[in-house]
Amino acid sequence: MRELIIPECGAKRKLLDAAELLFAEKGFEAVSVRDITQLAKTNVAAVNYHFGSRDHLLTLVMMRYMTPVTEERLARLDFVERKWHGNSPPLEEILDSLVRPLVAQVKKSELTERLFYKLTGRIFAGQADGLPPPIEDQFKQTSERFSKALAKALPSIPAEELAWRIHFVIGGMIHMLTHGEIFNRISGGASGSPTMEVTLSRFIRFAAAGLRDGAVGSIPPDEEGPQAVFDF
Amino acid sequence: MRELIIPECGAKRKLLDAAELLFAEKGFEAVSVRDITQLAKTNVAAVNYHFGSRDHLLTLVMMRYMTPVTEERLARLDFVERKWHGNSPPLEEILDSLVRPLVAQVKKSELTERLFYKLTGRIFAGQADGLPPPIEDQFKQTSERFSKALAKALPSIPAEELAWRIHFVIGGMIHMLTHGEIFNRISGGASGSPTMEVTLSRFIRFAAAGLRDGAVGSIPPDEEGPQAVFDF
DNA sequence: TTGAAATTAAAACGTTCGTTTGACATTTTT
DNA sequence: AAAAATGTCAAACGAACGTTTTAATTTCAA
Repeated sequence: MRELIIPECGAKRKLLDAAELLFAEKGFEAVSVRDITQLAKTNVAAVNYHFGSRDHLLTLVMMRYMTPVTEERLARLDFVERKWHGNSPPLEEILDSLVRPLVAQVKKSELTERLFYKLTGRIFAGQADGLPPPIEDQFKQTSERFSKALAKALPSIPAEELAWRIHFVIGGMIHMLTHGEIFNRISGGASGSPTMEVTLSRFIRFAAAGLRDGAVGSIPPDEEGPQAVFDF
Repeated sequence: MRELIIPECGAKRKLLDAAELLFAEKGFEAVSVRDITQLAKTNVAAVNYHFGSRDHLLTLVMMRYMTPVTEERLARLDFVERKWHGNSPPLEEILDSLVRPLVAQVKKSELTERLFYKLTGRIFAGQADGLPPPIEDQFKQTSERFSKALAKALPSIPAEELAWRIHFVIGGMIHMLTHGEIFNRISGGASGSPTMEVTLSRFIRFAAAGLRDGAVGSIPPDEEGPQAVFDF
């Protein structure tokens, strides 16, 4: 009755680590408990002994990633809103509060940057129903909170129109997470490692422009560069 | 040896129809051959007899949807580019060529609008690898063709930056298709049935603004409306 | 009508899945 | 040290999967 030093330090921890790595790499449904227990070098029965079921283990893996992200998202939004006390923060700061926690959280993880984002993307990509209730709750909480903030920042946009634009933004974010590796492989040649940091600022500018639906921009000179294949 | 009147009019057709309906409803991996043959009211062996394998049937279902879409996409882009003979067409017309074929194709289908888009979204959502080679070829073809057109329309944007923005746009499109039903259920109250038509124009405006990364827009009055839950 | 080809039907194949069992080992408590 | 709780292990369970087999049936040209 003293499991307070470290929450899980034995086989339980090994299983969680192995599971999250495999879930990120292959997807939630493509990983069997035998895959997990083999990587964790435990017995097949270990998953059901320690976690009750495969589903519960999957929920815990998701929670371990989503909970800190959700908390930091809400905290950051609180912060920027207090900073602008009463007035609505700039769109970019709201969006930054939404996506930066993903970057901030990756460093606490023992996973590769690539695997981390892939795992997060997989969580988001799962339709709202079919997700574990606690995860769904976090989505709902974040959704309501940020929707209100965005509506306040863009008061000229009708609610239904704004809802759709937010929908598109979320889609772009998920796609960035799940399929972003392809691009970082192509583009990230010369510069250092924090490729995701610049990708995020790219995304924030894109999303802000799309949400605002600004006027037509300028159309200057030409250039040639790398080619990538999209899943059009 | 006269199977030319209608390509597949017996059990083969019934199986394709049942398969596409179930794939749209539940996802590609959540549907078993027994589910399909049960809905088609045929024997379990019918799938392997007529199509060789479950995978091949899945490929055919995908092809039946993607091929016309791909062809119309390329044809429309050809058309608008010829219309502007030499000069680059407006961004909105390029994007329209990309997404409108989805709307145009839904009417030829016997599926519900909702199911059609869901199925299409599922095809897109599957990462490029892991898709049947013919589908992947179509994606690659469309990708290269539209990437060039967009690069020509936005010559001021560096290639790498543009690649990311296109990436975000595609993500928004996929999300619109796969999760769009939730919104049409909430918002589509008073007006008629062609809800997807207005959603597409919404998406085109959003995508164009995001791609251009225009200047900051205006910030007029307030309003209150429906609430939706995003998978943030 | 007859005989070859195409289709359907019932049953089973071999695998893999998540989960459970029961014996054994380890650790902790009394 | 004895007893009780906790964890590990090999083995097997029943269910579901895609696929194959084998025989019966239908189709249809000769």
